[in-house]
Amino acid sequence: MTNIDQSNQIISLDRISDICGVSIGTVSKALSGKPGVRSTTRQRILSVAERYRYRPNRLVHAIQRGKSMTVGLTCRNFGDEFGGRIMSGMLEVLFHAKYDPIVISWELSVNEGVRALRSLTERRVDGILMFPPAELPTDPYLEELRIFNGPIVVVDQMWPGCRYDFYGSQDAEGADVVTEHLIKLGHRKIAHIQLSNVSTGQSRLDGFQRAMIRHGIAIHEKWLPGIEHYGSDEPYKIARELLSSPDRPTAIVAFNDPVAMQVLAAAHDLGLRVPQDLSVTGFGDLDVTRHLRPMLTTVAQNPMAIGRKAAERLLQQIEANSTAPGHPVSSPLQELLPVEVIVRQSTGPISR
Amino acid sequence: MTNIDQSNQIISLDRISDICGVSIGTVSKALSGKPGVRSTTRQRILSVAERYRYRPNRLVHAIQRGKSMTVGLTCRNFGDEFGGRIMSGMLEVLFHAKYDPIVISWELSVNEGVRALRSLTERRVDGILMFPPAELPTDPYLEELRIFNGPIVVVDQMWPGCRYDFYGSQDAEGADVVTEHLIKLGHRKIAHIQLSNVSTGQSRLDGFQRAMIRHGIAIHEKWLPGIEHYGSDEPYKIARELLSSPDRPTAIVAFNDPVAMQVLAAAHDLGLRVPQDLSVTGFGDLDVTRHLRPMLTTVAQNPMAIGRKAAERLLQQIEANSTAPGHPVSSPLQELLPVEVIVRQSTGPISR
DNA sequence: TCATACTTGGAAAGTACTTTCGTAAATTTT
DNA sequence: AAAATTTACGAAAGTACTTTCCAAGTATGA
Repeated sequence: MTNIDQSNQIISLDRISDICGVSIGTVSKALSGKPGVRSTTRQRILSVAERYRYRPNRLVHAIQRGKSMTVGLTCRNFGDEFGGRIMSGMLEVLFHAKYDPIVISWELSVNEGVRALRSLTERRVDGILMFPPAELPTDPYLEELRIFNGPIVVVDQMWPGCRYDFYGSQDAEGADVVTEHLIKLGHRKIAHIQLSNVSTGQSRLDGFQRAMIRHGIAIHEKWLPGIEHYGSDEPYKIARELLSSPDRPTAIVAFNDPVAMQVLAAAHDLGLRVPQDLSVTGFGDLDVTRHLRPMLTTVAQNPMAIGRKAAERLLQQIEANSTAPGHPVSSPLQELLPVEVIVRQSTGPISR
Repeated sequence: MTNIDQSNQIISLDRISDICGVSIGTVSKALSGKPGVRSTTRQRILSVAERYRYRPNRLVHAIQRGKSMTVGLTCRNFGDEFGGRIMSGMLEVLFHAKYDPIVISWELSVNEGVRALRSLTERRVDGILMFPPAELPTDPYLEELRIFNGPIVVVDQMWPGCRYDFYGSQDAEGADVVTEHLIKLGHRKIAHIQLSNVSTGQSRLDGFQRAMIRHGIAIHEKWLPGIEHYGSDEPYKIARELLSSPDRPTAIVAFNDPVAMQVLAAAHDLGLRVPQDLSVTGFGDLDVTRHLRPMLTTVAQNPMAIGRKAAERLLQQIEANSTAPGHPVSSPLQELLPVEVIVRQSTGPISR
């Protein structure tokens, strides 16, 4: 046996053709099941390939076909349950379509982010699934995104002037309905802790205000505090300040479940009982809402479906792009998936 | 201008050489800053490359150098805060070393998992960072892992017979010390909710038992319930059953913070006050521990450092592998990062 | 036995580069 | 102005394949 080099390199067609005494072309045909190879020859090649653990080099396929079967995934942070579910949905669809994700993170400076994105272009990913950062994408970033000329699908968060396909949640409706839920319970002094500078924050604020205005309830500017840095304990401080005032709100609509959790902590620390003294709502319906006491009234989103739909759409676009190149100038699609208010223990009728 | 084809394909060296009227080789040298090109020619090529937004094809580099500058990342699930931090640490190191991660998920059947892993081999990733699943890897999986002959580094969770480099936490020590903390507070009736079938679960159980035995405290089998399916509400049910008994434990050492959170919920639902009636400890020191009321006494791990160290080690191995091929048969490294008990409000002296 | 048809395998081109080597052109020296 | 030296550029090979086309080789029918 001439197995000099079975050390640690993966064997190539070249080596197999040497070992079997046939040409590279024949080995290729044999392994890919193409006709034109005698069955005895094919068997011989197959068994050698098996013995030497041949694995085709997909980088070569990628170059030849002009299609890498990879997609870029720009993801905010990994520890986030909501974002994690979106990614799970994406990965499920990608996997079954035999695409692999190259992941880049937003936990980078602007320059680094641009480099990461450029890397996706240089690796010739067939498309990009974009989970935008809490901050707006910067100009150099958007420019690099334009240079990448494959399809792009954005999820969860938009930015002004974004011309890409988008999948998100009915944030405004969710905030509207959950606010209405509080109003129907008799609440009038309702605060909303919003997330500044992002589209979901703006939409939820809009929905909140819509419900308040519809019911003719005054909106106090001081009861619309905004979180500047997501991921800190700012929500706790904001809630504590809101609730420390003698004229405190009787209900708080929090931007999302993690924020609501910090509101619950602040209420607890101030000796306020939920829901007797204060009603609290979240957004997202994460697992945590069911493990908190009181269990959290919240707006259920469907992050898995967002991820799945976004990935499916991206694959469609890739398909369309490769069969008929040249931009398929259909105007960007925007789908907002329905949400549902889940009433649990953290909201109750107002008590005076 | 002969820009017939600037439609949507990224321009190639070939096209640039056409446009500039020089050979491909010259373009290559000009763009990569190699000598042997007149500065006027270089400028001309550079400006054309800039105008047409040239981006080198890294797939070609990968084939030529036999090094793809990618690593595989097998990750359990994305929504998990602990896992997310490990991944953040990994990504940080990989990014700065100009490696990109191809992520595959464990939320797959056995066959699918093997296919995902095979895909990594076929894409010629230079190494694999492995965050093992809650279940043990199956034989076909381990076999596919062997076929991939680059370096592999495992984090957090081991499996029997694993011969790869490993970075984890001092699970046994953490459980030991936090149990001792409870014992010093006067507790004798201490239960441990363990996670069955995984190495961290076993280590924490070992540590728990070590502390108990050292202090001559009897260990009741019924107070060592195991979670079979991580990610469900099984911990809640287990805690509720433990605490419903007339002869209930006065302290519970939970496998980790999410489990401890469910224990707190069960205690709350049974009218038990924490820490007056029951002390609870977690493991991990996730953000959630600070937002719970009472705040959770826990064992702080350092997942970012685990991720960083694992990635650094992997890159070392890749480097060593490419300079001196043939397995560097050093016996596998195992580093367990220190942990620290963080005492908060969920543990207190026993009250009778 | 010879012509025809079919089967089998090989050579070569193409993918997007890098790198080496050789040669022509430009520049400097005599 | 001719020779020597330096510089600039191109041709070609190599990377690991797929695919097409072509030339043998084999089997079949007259």
